[in-house]
Amino acid sequence: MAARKSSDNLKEVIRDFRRDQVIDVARRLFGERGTTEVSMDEIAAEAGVARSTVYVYFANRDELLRACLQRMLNQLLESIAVDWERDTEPAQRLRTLIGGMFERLDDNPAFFRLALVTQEAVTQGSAAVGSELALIGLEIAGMIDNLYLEGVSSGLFRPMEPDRATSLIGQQIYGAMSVRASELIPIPRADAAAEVTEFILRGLFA
Amino acid sequence: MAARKSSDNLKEVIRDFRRDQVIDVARRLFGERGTTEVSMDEIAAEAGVARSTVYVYFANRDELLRACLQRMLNQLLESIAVDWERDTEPAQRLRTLIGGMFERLDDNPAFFRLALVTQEAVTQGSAAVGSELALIGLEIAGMIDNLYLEGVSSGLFRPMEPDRATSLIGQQIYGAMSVRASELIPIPRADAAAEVTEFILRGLFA
DNA sequence: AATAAATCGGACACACTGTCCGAAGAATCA
DNA sequence: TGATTCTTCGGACAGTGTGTCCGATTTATT
Repeated sequence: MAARKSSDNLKEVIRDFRRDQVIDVARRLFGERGTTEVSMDEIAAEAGVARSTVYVYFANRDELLRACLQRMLNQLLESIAVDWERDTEPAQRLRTLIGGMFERLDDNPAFFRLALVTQEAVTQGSAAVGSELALIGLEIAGMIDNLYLEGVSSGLFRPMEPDRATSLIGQQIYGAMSVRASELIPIPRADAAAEVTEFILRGLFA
Repeated sequence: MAARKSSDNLKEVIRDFRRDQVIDVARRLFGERGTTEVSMDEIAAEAGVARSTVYVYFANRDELLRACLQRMLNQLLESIAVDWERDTEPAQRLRTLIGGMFERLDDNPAFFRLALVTQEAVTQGSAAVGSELALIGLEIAGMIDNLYLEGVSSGLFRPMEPDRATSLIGQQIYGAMSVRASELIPIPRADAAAEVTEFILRGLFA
């Protein structure tokens, strides 16, 4: 039984590995040329598998795209989680949150841009995702909500309707990411993050 | 000669009329079901013309989409221009600018969402559009720039690098539009506009 | 009525999607 | 080792959409 189980696990690992392999290729190609301009043939060829094999892993094109975006979001959340736990002061948390997102964005702007652009199509598939701050993801909306409330209770931020405050902060971040993603030569990350953060903080301070 | 000219003009009018007819149908369908989910057949049928006729007016699918977006942007600019000329005080200008954009957005959220989402794909075709604030369009970026500079010279706004100030304002507006466009039941327009405006103003005040 | 232009409708080649299946290969088990 | 099971391969397939083309038909102009 133990052998059987480990065998199954190994298979799952291999399966996941290949899956990720395809996802990585797809993500790159989608980012380079846009979702509609890349055929399943190309993705399969570039990933070194048969086209029919891709369909073993992903039911269809949409699901592959969904997987690409899901993967990106996960990486984003992972990379932010560390800094998030380290800082507890609200203003600093906002700073590192924005810095972390920019960092991730700079890592793969092409696909990030695509993600921002494609969000609609993807979220309409999964009913769990609300419309507000759909892109940035509910987790990040939660983080923003959290840091805002802390800021209010410590007297740093002025009190507002929490949902609205979260929305305003998220809007600014969303906009900043969108703009940065489509800039050919974005300004230095640290500067951009500081600038956006200070602007938001001005809007929040008591 | 005069007759010939008027004849040509009439033809142009008819041509433009039919063109717009197709654009309106396409815009509706694209908005309802997304760009990739609507065939040229459907658009032609719905517009009451033959498919081959559509190809007389638009070289291909992309160009039709481009025309749809162009039309929307034009309508947006037109609807804003009036208010813009009426107000001269910077804070008030910002208010009416944002209000005007929200108004236009509420008018056809589905396609507006699509426009926000599709912007990338479209602007990459026309080299004239810069990366910064690509969506909102250079004209609107110019308006923002203008009102910011006026605000600074009247001592209302604190001095910053004008490009950065414009970018920050634009980002917030862009984000607010994106979020509003994807909300099922957006909060009342006046409230939303006021809220966003105040938030931005707080970031700008001296 | 004659002429010119726009539209129609359908045929065409081409490309891509998603499905299917038998053959070949690799890993696992007895 | 040989038998079994799982995965991948490669190609065939129907279905759908795109963009092009052209002769026939309608509509406007003179």
